[in-house]
Amino acid sequence: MPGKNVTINDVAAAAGVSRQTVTRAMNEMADIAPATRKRVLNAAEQLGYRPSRFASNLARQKHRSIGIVVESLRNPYYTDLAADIMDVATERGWQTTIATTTGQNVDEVVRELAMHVDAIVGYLMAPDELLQTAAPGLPIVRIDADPSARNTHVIELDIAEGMRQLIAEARERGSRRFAMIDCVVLGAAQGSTRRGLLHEIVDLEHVENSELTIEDGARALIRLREAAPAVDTVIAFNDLIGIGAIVGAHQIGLAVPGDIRIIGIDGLSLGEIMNPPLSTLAIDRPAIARAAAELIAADFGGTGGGVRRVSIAPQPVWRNSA
Amino acid sequence: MPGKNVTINDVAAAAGVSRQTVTRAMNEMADIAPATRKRVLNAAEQLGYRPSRFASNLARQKHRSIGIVVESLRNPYYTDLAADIMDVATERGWQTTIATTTGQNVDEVVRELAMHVDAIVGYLMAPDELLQTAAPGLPIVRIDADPSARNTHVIELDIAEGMRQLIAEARERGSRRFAMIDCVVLGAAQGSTRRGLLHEIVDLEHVENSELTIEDGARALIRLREAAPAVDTVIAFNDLIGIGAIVGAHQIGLAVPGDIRIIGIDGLSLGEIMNPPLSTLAIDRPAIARAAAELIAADFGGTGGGVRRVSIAPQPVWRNSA
DNA sequence: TTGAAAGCGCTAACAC
DNA sequence: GTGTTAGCGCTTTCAA
Repeated sequence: MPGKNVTINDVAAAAGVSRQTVTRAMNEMADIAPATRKRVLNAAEQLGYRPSRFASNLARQKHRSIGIVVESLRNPYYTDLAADIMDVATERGWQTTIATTTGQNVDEVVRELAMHVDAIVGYLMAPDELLQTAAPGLPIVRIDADPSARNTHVIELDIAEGMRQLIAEARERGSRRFAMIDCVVLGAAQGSTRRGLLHEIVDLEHVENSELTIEDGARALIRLREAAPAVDTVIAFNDLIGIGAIVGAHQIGLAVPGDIRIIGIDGLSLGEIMNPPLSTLAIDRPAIARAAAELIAADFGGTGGGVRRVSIAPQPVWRNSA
Repeated sequence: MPGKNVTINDVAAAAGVSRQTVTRAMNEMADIAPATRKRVLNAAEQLGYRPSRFASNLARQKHRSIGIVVESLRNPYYTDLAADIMDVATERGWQTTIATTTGQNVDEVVRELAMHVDAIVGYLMAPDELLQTAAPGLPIVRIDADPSARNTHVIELDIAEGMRQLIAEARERGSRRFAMIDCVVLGAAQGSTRRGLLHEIVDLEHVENSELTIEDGARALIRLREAAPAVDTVIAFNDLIGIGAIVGAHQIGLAVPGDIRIIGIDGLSLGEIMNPPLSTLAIDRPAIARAAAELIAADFGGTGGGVRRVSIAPQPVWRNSA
């Protein structure tokens, strides 16, 4: 393993050829004699040569790479989403980089990511201008963000509309008295946006708070049951907490949905492995991924013409927990 | 190269300054008059200028970015692992790119990834030389791969040793008659490596096969129970299938661990949300991540000195399913 | 505080 | 087949 900084020139010199010939050998191009090729490759290996990706990309002038920003890869919603976005990106021949924001400033993550990608998509909870400064000129698609943004595309999730449907259908299925297990993720003093929306749609008899873990979801349901025993249907902030709620219900001997109905939000595939499987307001992640890809593709192609807004409405998925 | 092709020269011209001054403004460097700075920034915004990351990285001559290769982001084992690797990478100031291999040739994925990163770590099931060709000179760390590799680092998972412990402890806890739900992921005709190892350690009375899903794990357990009703302990190929097995056991009215004990392999946090929580042979992912980071750091620093091999032994984790 | 010159390492186009 | 010539777009001296 010889020293660092071996360049194409060193290889060319060692093999007694021109740089161009080295390029041809390394990139498996045509128009090169097998013998020359072999000699070059040998020299390259001898010297421990590694092409600079920056130089080569710079000269090549073509690359498409997008960055996905999520809070954490330990949250199945985000990994599901990342996987869906990767799928569409791969289809289009784009490389993807994933960055997580846990414990970091969103704008710093974006600034760093901007050095490596040609567009960014993800959950970016930061002021619009800040993002613009962190990644000047970079196409940015924000999911579930303030739709009034003027510098970034936004994919709105019309949770309100989905919730209206959810509650209506829940009523048809027999739900009468509702409560919520909320999760205050972003330090909103009063409660989450989802809680606010629910409040407008249905009379919540009780609201319990939970951390974003299965375990705490279970504890929250137990507290909730003590505080409001007459409630027959619990809406969880998301599926993770909903799954926790099912676990919690079982812990205190409640039948689901017999004694208590539980509904999540997100539509994680994870919910399907529960017993009973978790009913949920499912967010259409593949649709998000497709929309993001189209917005970015338009910017890549120069067809963009300013920021756009797309709205995607979640759909109730009735499994067996409600 | 998204959008147009506004370069630093265009901005310099528009602002009536030199390129270097543009650099100073864009990179928030010192030695620039506030007024000049503002003028440059304005021009840049007007033109929609975005610095080329390749040119800047090329000129800057410093960058640290690693690629993580896993089969899929829909498999919680891989996302857990990716998250652990990202954590150590972020600590060291390395950018990370994730690539998945589902439906693609590993060597092509590596070749593409090599254009974007300075080192690669992951599950790379491809011949050693092929990888070397795909990413000449790039530090590569392979997890759970053939330890005889001569061109890549290998982090061995000493599953055999872990399994010996697992079986010994299971016996102490009352297990007597063993079976396995295997998963043939890589087209091995006879069965998986894990199955082979188990065979050497314990007398398997039956082996059932499953796809890599919860649902099929459940079906497999039901088939297994019909074929070998006397078996008291089932080892699953991994936790995902183990979770499925618990679901399947419940479906046919079996108590776990009363009627049948179920043990997974991997140590996914996911196993904890089951009822009963899944006992498992846990793979120490943070240890893998740390080892990988050290191997790569050594190569980055030139302290490498040839490929190395590290061995990490899984540990039984007894929860409640066995 | 600013600018001019000199690369960074590679590849495309065109000669030979 | 192979080499030569020109950049790719940016940053880093170092001089002004």
